[in-house]
Amino acid sequence: MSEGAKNGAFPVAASEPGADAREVTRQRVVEAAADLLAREGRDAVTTRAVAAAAGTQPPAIYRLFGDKDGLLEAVLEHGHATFLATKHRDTHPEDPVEDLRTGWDLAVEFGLANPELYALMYSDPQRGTASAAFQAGMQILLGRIRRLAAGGWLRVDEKLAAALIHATARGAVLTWLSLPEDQRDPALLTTLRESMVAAVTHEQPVVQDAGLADAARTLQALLPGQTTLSGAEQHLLSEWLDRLAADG
Amino acid sequence: MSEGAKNGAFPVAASEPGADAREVTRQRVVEAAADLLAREGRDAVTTRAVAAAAGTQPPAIYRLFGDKDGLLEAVLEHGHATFLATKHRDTHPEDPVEDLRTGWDLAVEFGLANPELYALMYSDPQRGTASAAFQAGMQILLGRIRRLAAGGWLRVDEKLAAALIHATARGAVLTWLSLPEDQRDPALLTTLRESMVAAVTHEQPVVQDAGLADAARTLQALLPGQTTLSGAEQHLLSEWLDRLAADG
DNA sequence: AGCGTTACGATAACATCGATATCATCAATG
DNA sequence: CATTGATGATATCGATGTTATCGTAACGCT
Repeated sequence: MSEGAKNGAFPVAASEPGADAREVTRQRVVEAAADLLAREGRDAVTTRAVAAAAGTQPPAIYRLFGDKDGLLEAVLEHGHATFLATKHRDTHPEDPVEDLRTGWDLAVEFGLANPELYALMYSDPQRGTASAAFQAGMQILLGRIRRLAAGGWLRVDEKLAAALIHATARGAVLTWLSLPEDQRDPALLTTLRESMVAAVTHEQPVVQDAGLADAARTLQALLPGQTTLSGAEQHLLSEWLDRLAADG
Repeated sequence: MSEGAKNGAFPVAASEPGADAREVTRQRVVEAAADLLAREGRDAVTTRAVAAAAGTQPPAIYRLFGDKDGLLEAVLEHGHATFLATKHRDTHPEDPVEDLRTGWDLAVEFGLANPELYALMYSDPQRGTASAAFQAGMQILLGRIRRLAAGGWLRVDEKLAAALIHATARGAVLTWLSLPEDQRDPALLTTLRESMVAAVTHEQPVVQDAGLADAARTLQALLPGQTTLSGAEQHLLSEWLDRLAADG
């Protein structure tokens, strides 16, 4: 889409095969950069390394993308497009609230599957909003919100809803990725998602009333100050309370 | 604190004034870097620019911080410490839920007041978790959560609670900063905060007037329906709960 | 007091990176 | 066929992180 504009800036000499060749190498460079980004991280994506991996030279990157940021944006768009291509989009969901859930899950799943790409999109507060991939995702999101509003489900502004969905997903992905792998609790994602649904829609959250687990947690927190039980007893009790809290 | 360890690695020639001078220039460099970061952005923080602004030379940075990342981490810690110094911390809040709110607001406020610093801490998923400033903030957060648990308010794991609070704050700040100024709706922040509170806490404490004895009694009452512990385990647990309830 | 050690100021240098200049080559057009 | 413009290829420039090197001043030790 921005392709046409770029080529329109200067006359195109080659008619068809030329533009095709250009598009082919462009694709090759983008994929090489994406590969390098996913495999060796952001710092490994240098103009020289990308050029070498794509079998071309550094200046070609500037002829194709104008800038290194241009290359990164192309990589972003490519990653986003290929991810969306693997997912089918339901344009007429019967339950817009459930559609909101799957959309949120999709966005989060994209972040978890492409951490470096996601960091590139959403880490810098300034960048990203202008990127094509960001705008595409935002359009899909706005469509979902519009359907929610049409069904009378929306509890807040459409803009505020978009911001809330975006913020929860962003926080979910970045926090999940920053946790060591053995501390990643899937409940973080589902809880954040349901919080988001409750904040955005009129659907009442399924509130589980206080139970055994909560009581166990409370006692656990109060345990350190206690003097009734011996150290060994307290240790074992602590383990049991953990189990009770976990299975609640 | 890490200062002593560093100097302990090699014999210290200068007794006191030497170490003082070192600390003084260190402080000057950190402040120059922080100033540069806040005023001209992350890219403006180069070793040469920082050295020039601090009235010293690039190699001094490496003698003081070992690395540019070391400098940035020092800047982080400095920013975080000075921010926390302006706020008073209530170690014995009467309402732990309200304390949770103010803590969340504080974290978000820090992010909004120091966007570049915050991006440095929390934008990159990898970094940050090891930083001293991050650990300090996490300790404060865990204290708040512990008090919630002790009051019987906690609806989820302490670890999950920490992750939820962190994720919502992170999403709130980064999303807020990425919005154009005329589209920033304060309701985004309050709604996210209340969502977080609803996800983390009960509307009413599980244990009223939370004392150890009350918590023990509550758990005792809920025990019969449980299937996690074996009969023998439950029997012994029951005895201990009796003792805890009696001695409270 | 004199000596060795250590840290620090200052300059230069090296490797790498983003970005550009330059030139030869090659395909397509009139 | 001559011209034009894009592309492969190499060299280069400015900037940046980092290190080496040197001279000097301060400190502890004999």
